[in-house]
Amino acid sequence: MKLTEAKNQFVSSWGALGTHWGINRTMAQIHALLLVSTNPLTQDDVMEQLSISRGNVNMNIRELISWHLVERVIIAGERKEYFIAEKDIWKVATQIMKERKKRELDPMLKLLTQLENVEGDKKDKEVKQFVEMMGSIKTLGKNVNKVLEGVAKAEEKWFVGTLLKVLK
Amino acid sequence: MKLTEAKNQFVSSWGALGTHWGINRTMAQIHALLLVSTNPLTQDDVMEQLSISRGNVNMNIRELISWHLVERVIIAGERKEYFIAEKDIWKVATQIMKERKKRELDPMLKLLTQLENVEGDKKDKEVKQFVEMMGSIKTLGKNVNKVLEGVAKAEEKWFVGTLLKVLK
DNA sequence: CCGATCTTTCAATTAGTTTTGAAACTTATG
DNA sequence: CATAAGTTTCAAAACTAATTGAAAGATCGG
Repeated sequence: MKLTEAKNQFVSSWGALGTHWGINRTMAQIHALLLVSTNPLTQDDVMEQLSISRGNVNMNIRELISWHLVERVIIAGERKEYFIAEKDIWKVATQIMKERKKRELDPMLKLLTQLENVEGDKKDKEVKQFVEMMGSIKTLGKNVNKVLEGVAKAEEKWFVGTLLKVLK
Repeated sequence: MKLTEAKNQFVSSWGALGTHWGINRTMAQIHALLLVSTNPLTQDDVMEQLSISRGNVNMNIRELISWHLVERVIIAGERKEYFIAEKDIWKVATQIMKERKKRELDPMLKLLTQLENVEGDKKDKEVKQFVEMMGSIKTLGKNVNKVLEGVAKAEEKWFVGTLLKVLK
């Protein structure tokens, strides 16, 4: 496979994968494109290479920036804005973890806490089972939360060295 | 909040959450409904409680069964099939992990391995960077794989006890 | 402060996904 | 084996999400 073909393959597969992860296809594709680009790209470059509209590129790049996966760079003497992706994959991964934790896990825990406080006799079997279910989901969520926080703070070396050893 | 209301809230929020996770709303809702149901339910029960069509219930229950999150139970003397959800949340979580690993991570690693073998001079800067990027994503993916395998095999107690301690 | 260049917004459209419902199929029962 | 009870399938319809593109908004240099 030639380099150009391989890059295209990567971009489109990455996009397809993103779909399963609540990330829209185009956002994932733009990210992939920037990941494998040696140089910063402009919005026009992205438009052209992925054959998508200006508005679409703009919205998705902004989203990527809000995830801290992409940043704007100014090139001296150029009017246009350029964009680059964070190339350190460990940083990319921990960044995504942090965002998803904030957007999904935290709200879920909040909900479960509310639902645990359902009215009614705790001796009633129905009520008891419900409260227990909310509690056990919440406990799991909190533990996952701690793991994610731990990993997010950790260095890649520590992850590979210590954590993987503990996990056999 | 009353029990019935709390259950409804749980079912609908769980559905909304599912949406961000590549799981369709109805599948997540059915799962939630079965999770908080004291008794096994029939397809008709689910149809009624969630106001959705027979076909929809059938397809999504089948999908849940293929994820090993729900199982069919036969009740002696009854013609109809009943369904129950796995209530042990740790098992639910590890089961979901296993499925997603199989459906998403494994294919991704396969792709990266192919792309690493791109043609061209490894001294060429473009080629070199691409190969390195594929390699580092692959390494990360393999490590995540190991973590998931470790956690999937582990008991919940071990997870809470040992892993959380290591992570501080 | 003017015009040129570039970026952002958003209503309308298009594409993609989910849901329905009726028909086909399967299985239990008298 | 005929019929009733239950399950599955799938094409069409409904719904949801992504995309476009044109217009409005910024920003820069002179």
